[in-house]
Amino acid sequence: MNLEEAKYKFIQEWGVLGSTWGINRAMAQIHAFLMLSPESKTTDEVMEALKISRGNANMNMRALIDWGLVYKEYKPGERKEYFYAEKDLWNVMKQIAKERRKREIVPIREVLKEVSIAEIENTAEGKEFKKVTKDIDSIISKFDGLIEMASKSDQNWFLKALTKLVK
Amino acid sequence: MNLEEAKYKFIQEWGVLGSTWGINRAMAQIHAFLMLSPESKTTDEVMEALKISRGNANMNMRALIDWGLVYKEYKPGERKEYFYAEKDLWNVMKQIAKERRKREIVPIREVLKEVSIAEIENTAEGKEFKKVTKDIDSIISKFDGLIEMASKSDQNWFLKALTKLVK
DNA sequence: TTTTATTTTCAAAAAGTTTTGAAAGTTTAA
DNA sequence: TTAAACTTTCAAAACTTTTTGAAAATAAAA
Repeated sequence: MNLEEAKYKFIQEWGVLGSTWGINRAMAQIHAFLMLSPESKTTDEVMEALKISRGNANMNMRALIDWGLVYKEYKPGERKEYFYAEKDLWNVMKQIAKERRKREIVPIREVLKEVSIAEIENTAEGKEFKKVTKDIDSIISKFDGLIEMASKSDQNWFLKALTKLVK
Repeated sequence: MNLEEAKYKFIQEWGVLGSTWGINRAMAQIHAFLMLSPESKTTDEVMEALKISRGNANMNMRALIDWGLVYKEYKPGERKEYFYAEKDLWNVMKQIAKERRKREIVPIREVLKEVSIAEIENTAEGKEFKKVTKDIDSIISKFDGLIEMASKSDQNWFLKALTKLVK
């Protein structure tokens, strides 16, 4: 396998992975392509490399910027915009966790909070409802706290601790 | 808000959450409905409660059984099958993590392994490729280890260890 | 055996998501 | 100004996923 083939393989798989992570295929592939590139790239280069339309490239690049996974750069004397990726996977994961927390954890916690103050009858059904939702809230709040803390902690320290724990 | 409204709200939101977790809406709603119920339920009850077709209910219930999130039960003297959910959220999360590990982490790690033995030229491009993929592999393997460990460990132990780690 | 109850399958329809491409908008340079 | 270079938008097309519902398969009862 040479560099081109390896790049292709990685970009494809990152696309598949992304689509199970709330990041659509093109978006993930653009991110992979930019991560692998030592230089920032233009929209045209992205279109050419991934064989996607201008609209697609533009929309997904802006979504990536929104997610904090890609940055824009202007080169002096040039009119085109250049794009480069966040390459530190720790930061990538932190960004994704932050986004997903906002989109997933916050809403379910809101619903859990709302239903926790509902007037629930004291039947078997009502009791089960209270028990299950309370349990879920307790575990979700732990993970929520964990994510918040992890996103504040220093990468090396965290990864070292993780390594120790996992070994 | 009364029990019916609270149940409805929770089921809807669990459906939304599920669909960002590789579990489709109907599947997640069936799971929520069964979690909230103190008694096991038949296919007809699920169809009726969620207003979905028999085929949909059947397919998704079997998918839930595959994922280890729902179990079948036969009642003596009855011909119908009854279904009930795994209610311990820790077990639910472990099961989901296991499934997702198989579907997501294993394939990307395989690709990373393949490209790591590729013959990569010693250009700026080649060096960047090696660096980025190596970094990604290192962090993914740590999380992979974490998931493997979590799925073997007891809830309290794991959450305590993790909490300590992050604090 | 035949009938009835129940579950499973799967092709087609519906719904949802992503992509395209061309037109509109914006910015810079001449 | 006007023209050229570039970016953004968005309706329609392509593609993907989910859902339906009726027919086929299976299992139990009569």
